Amino acid sequence: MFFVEVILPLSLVKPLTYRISEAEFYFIKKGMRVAVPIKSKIYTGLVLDIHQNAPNLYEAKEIHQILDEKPIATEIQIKHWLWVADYYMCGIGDVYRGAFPSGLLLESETIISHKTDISVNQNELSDEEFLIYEALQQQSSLKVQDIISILNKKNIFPILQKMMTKDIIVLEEEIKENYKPKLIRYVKLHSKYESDQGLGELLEVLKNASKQKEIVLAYFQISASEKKPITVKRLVEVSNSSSTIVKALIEKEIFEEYFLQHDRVSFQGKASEKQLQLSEAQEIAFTRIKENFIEKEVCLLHGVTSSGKTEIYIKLIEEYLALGKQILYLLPEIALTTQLVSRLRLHFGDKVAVFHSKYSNNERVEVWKQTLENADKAQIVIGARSALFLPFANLGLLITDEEHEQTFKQVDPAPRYHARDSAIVLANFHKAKVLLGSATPSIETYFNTQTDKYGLVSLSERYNNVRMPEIVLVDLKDKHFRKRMTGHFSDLLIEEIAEALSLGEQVILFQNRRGYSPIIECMTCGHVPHCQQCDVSLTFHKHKNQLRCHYCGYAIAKPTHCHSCSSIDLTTKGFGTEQIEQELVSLFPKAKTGRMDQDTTRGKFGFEKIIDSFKSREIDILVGTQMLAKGLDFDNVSLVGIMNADNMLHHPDFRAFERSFQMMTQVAGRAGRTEKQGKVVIQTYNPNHNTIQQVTTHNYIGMYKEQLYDRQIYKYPPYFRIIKLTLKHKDFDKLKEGSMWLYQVLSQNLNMPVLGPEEPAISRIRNEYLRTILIKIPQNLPLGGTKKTIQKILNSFEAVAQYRAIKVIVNVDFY
DNA sequence: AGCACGCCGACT
DNA sequence: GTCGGCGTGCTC
Repeated sequence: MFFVEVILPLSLVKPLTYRISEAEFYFIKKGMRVAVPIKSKIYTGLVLDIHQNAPNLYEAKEIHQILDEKPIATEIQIKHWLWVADYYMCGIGDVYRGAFPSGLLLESETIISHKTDISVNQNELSDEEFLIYEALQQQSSLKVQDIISILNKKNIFPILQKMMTKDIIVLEEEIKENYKPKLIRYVKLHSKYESDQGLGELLEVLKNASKQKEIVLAYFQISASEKKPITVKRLVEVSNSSSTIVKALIEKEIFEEYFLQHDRVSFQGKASEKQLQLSEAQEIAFTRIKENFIEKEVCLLHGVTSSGKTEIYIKLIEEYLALGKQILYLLPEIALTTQLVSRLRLHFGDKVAVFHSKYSNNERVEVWKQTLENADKAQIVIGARSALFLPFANLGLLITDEEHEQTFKQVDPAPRYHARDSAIVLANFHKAKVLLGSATPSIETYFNTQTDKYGLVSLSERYNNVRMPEIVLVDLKDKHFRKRMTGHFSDLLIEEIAEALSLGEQVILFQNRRGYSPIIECMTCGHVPHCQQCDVSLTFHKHKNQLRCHYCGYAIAKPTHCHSCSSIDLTTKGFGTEQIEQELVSLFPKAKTGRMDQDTTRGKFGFEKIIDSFKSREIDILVGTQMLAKGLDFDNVSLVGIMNADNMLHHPDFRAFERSFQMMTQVAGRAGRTEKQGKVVIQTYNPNHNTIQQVTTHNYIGMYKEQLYDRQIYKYPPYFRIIKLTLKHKDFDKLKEGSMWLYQVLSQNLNMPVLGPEEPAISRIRNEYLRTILIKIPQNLPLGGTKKTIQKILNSFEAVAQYRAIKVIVNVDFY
């Protein structure tokens, strides 16, 4: 008896066991895909293990078929997935689902066909059965979707079941490969015209077909000059003709068509020969990183904004390429890849591959395969966090740029992994090195450098000796008191903008309202419209004249009067980017403004469009949210305005100060890219706040020390590891009871702080109430053991019938 | 994730 | 009285 352990793209904690034949046993290898039946459906699973131990609790089903000739996932990769599942306390299936491009998952489809040799008494059929029967007379087979539309109802399985017992129809599962290689159509001259004599004949044939003759002549013209296979597309372009005429020529057997497989992801253009010249400071940093790598696995490059970290990365990549190693370059945001890719392409040509979720299935499959084969095209992979799960054959270096960004931590769905931390583990498996880069490192990472776990290399001067921007604080309380405000702009900020504009320089205004506009409030009774399903107020979106819920997408038209007291005296409170932009129009009617937030950057190239028009100076003032804080390079920005620094500071989160510092420092870093010193205006009600002072004086170390002190006192990372449990249920009382039960069992069994159960600030989302429990694991206690205990307690929680319905989400190292 | 099973409200 | 809604549980 022979068996395989198979992981499936389902939220299962364990792999499932299937039976295989002896021949299959000797053929199958770990990392191959197999099609397996599961409850009469067929799924694509990945072979995790091969063995001969028969399960004794059930009889293993047989696999349907083997889908690969050779493994499509590597052993190191699977080992890494298992680590992620274990560390972040989720099922291996969750990791598999998140990691595997869906283009490699085969889908099975239920096909309904009728039994031919059976005579059916039509009078015995119900109306619905008759409709299906009739449809099957026309077509030999139907899909589930077809029947749903024929009967115009959703649940069709009971009817199919009846018809199966009556022996009228049979169901089959058909599997189909999702990935389709991209084929490009080429033409060549038919072989019978290849000789000189044939050529004469050809021209004779086309004597009366001038359009076709033009194409043939264009064909000769291209083939003479380019000596390459000729695509139909190119031929149509050059001859200024249409593909219909080409088709006619193919039918006449003058041309022959053929297809070649093309990579979807390919870059034109060659690597420039130009050598990259590092500045003296960069050169020193570069050498020090290499020194650190002799002893340490991980090194942090702490370089202030605009210090030229990318050049150092490029130099390092060059060295690892020369060693024949693959390089993974992680970025926090997909939007940033375009800029970086074009930069890296200049140096490395088409050795650069890109992988992220906005890529189509087919494109992702191609990058996957290239990485696995260690193809030339995938020597350098740039991607967002999910690129971490690719089948690297020979990884030598991982770069995590903007290491402090919280987007590296996946929140939903599972696996809730941190890409920076998982990258370090992956590097370990590959015996590769990790370079973390940031102008504002996370407290955790900097702490690791101070305890000698990671190496540290600092770059404290900006490239080309550009000076750090000058930061000016504006006290909003004072300005309001002295009536020096116009809308949300202080007199100083207005002056500075006016000056920058008069010099032809560009301005960035930062408002951290996550792209959302203000709330609506009734002036008479103070009523604020709330979402019916979630515990949040609705936000006003002017461009659609709607009130929308940020959490569930619920939207209503903007009310004309208060729902509570019918007053028509409604006002907007709070402010977002949209309102700032509108105020700018009246303050600077001549300036062209642009807005960058979730609303304007939707769509595949939305982000690029805005960046490009700002770069080409079509926009004078760019208003945006935190998107602006992520490593964008502009060379004509002399002024950055932070509209309100306070709402960031007052987040109920232990990382609020760290994040505010990072955000403000990063935004400020967009100023003063040229020879001129840039200026940053920060408007705040708390100009004396420590964090704001630290931003003003570019005092990262001061911020680090202060925050570290707080973290120790209040028991937070890096001194304590945090696991957050979120409990969800529609029934408020049941949830309250269940979370109390869980809290008590946890705190009795764990010798460490357990906090909660707490009602979060937003206590209801999509009609489900929420409660959170926080577990703080001190450094001296074993992490793995604690997690096992927690898992056991969660299992017994589920064993209590009345609490089973409460969903528990586990978030390890929650951010 | 699906998909089957099982328990309560809206209609013939 | 049934049809069909969704909540619950399981998949080798």
